[in-house]
Amino acid sequence: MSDYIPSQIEPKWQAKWEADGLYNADIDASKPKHYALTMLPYPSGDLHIGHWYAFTPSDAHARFMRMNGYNVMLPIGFDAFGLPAENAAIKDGIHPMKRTYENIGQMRRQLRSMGAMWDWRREAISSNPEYYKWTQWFFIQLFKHGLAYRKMSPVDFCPHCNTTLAREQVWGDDRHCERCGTPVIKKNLSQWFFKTTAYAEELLNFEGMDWPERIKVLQTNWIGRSEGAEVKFPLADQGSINHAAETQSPDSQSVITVFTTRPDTLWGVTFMVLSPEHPLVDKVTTREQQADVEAYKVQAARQSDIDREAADKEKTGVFTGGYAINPVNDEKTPIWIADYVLMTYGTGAIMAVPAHDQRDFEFARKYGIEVRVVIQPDDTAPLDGATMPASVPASGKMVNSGPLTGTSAAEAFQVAVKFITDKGVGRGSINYKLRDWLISRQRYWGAPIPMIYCEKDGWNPVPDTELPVLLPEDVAWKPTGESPLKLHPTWKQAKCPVCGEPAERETDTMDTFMCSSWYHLRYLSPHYDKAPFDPKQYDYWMPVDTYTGGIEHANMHLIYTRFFHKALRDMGITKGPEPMIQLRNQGMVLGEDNEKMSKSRGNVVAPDELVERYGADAVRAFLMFFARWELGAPWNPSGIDGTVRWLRRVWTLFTDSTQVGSGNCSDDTKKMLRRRVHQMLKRITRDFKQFEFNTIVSGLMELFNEMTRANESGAYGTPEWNEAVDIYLRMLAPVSPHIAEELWEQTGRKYSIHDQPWPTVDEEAAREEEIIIPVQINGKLRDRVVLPADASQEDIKSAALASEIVQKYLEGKPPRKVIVAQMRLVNIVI
RNA sequence: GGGGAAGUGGCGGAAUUGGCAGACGCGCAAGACUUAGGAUUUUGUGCCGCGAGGCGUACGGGUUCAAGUCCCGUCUUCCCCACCA
Repeated sequence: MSDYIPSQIEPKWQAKWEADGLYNADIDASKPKHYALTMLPYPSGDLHIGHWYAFTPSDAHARFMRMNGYNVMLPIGFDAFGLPAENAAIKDGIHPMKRTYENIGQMRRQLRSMGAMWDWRREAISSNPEYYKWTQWFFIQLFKHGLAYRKMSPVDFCPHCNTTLAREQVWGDDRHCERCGTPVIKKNLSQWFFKTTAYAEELLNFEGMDWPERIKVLQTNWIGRSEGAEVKFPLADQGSINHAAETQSPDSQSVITVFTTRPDTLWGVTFMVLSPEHPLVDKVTTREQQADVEAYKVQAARQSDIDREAADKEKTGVFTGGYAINPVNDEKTPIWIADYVLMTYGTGAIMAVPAHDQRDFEFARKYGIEVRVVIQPDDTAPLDGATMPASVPASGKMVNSGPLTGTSAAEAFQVAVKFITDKGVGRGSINYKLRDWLISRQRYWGAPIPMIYCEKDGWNPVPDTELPVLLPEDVAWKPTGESPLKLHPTWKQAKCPVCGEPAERETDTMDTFMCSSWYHLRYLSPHYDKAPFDPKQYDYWMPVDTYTGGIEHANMHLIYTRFFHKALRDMGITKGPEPMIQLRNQGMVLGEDNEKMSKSRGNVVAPDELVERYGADAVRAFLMFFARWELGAPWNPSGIDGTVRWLRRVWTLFTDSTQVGSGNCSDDTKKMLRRRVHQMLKRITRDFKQFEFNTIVSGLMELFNEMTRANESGAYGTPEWNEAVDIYLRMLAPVSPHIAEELWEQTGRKYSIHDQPWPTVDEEAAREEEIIIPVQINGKLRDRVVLPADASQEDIKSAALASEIVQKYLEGKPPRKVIVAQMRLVNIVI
């Protein structure tokens, strides 16, 4: 017998598996396929314990599927473009490419040390030209199909990173940059967008998707569908009230279009509010108000700074001096601007109904604007706009509302929509919170946007034959607010694909979420050069059967990749409604201090040290054991000792026959051993299917304890013992693959355990012969009775009543009621 | 403000459908083996109580023979989003 020394067995088996191509995933029509995908890491340099927490159970589950007869593909790659590499370049002068590929080398080594069943031949790196060639190609496809467009738009801008951010990338109460934490400001730039909103409705449909309910709810709320109406408010000339003519034929320069979810309250409008960035602000602002409006616009653009210093969240705004005409009653309505109205939601303009909307109410009270009641609740005294202390939500009858007066609140919405439609001043409309996806980044380390601008022919895609548009390596890292590519002396010079005259390349690069929207397709054939993927591989492997990753991607990556798939499907490139059938999310491993792990907090746990000290098998098992996977937990460094002890004991029990008084063993012991083995097999099989990894490991520990007891009763060496070892090692194999392989060999079994089928439950062996029925009196446990497993409910009842303890409690009187709950429990009411 | 998740021993966590609360592990205590123990091993370990027994799943109610689990209300923590019209 030898000691269990992980550092000796783990590299040995990793090398052998690699040499044998044990985990190579190739098309095999004779087997059902299983595409297991884990969100690919960003090559930050060092593998984090969080990576292991994500990867290890995903690997174990993939291994479980493999043992269940599936042809499993588990690929790995790197989401290699991104800002950190560029920031490091600005800071340290190290080229992002050099840094990124060095980091990938380091992380590859770390990843290999965990013994996962990745097929490294399928590795894909998004910053490789052979990869981003196709990212660019997809951009062009989206452009050609009308899903990519350019617009000037107020965007969030990070003054530190000198780059725009998607709305989804702005974090926190202080609206700071996701990457660097700097509060963002707004800036107007002309940029590329994808029309994600074109798929908003379809993205709300999760039919046939085995995704956590939580994620579906998060995405549904993020997409944020709401039904309402668009209503046109023509501008009023200064000092003029009657604009009936304009109401009939408004043009976009003289009309404010609002989106409202409450068209029924149109008669209660007493003011309007534009977003400070709204294009009509300058037009409606009077000379007298100009200074105030300009000052407010500046303040709104720096909203984050102000928010930070503001003690309360009181609404602020400024009157523009301008008026619009309420089209339902031709009333002159003052136009304000306020930063609580967002240019990026709805139309960037609202009608305000202070009597029935709390935000509008607070604003009106603060600035002394009229509050006009148009809904009178059935059960209160008549409301008075001048004195009411708060807005009143709708329920009751319309009052003071022209032709709608008297309509019940329930019908008012439909009646109002019909009224404005008939009058030609608006229409019913559906609005989404979801915005189109801002793709442009004024950065170097990303895939160049493959577009060329010509004075004569406008924007045109780079011809497919000239892809990829390579990133130049000789650039300067000046954070000037411009893309480094723009400052390159020659790179941007191009020929117009239409007329051949000198033209200019797009110098922005793409959001890296673009790269990660289709990496699951590149894994299919990472070196294929005729298309983004080999159709033969696609037809066999897609869709992804199991996708694992963090919940933090619910509203970004997981929406983008669904959008991407659907857009490509409509172009005939992909097939089926969704890219990923089953999704499972893991929680987060926090630091010991219960805070998110980060270098700045100094609470990062380095997996390399753990592997060195305890071995990958123990670290893997512990990561599965120490928390419920989908919840995560703070790192608990002492708990790992228990896992190490367990593996060491398994090693000793399975390899050391000297400690055993083998030979004599009762039939009862053997029977009991088989029963426990098959019961546990049943439990662990169920837990694997349900991604409940912590109980898989605790189950293995429990069964080990049973086996230890059986060993003490002399079970070693019996056929039942050998079966137990056989099944035990197979169940251990997905969790701790190295020690399982080693013990498999040492117990004289044939390489490789990872080619073995998952064991089958022997239901007969698992069946209990006796059942122990708890007996409660008035709901309190008082006794237990033991009966044969095939006892009837009547048998259970009489056995319970016969119990001495029960008799004592009954004091000779009959029980009031006896409940026999299936074969589970008896409750006697006295 | 909106949405989501959660609250069980000293700690991480178990508990199939409403049916024995605390599996498994850590830690701790006592013993064994040791020159030694941050090794190994045995036993014990929810709380109160000498005991019979009582009390216990954030808090307060409710439904039920029976509630960690279901219902109503409250509090706390974490996450996501946010003047969303």
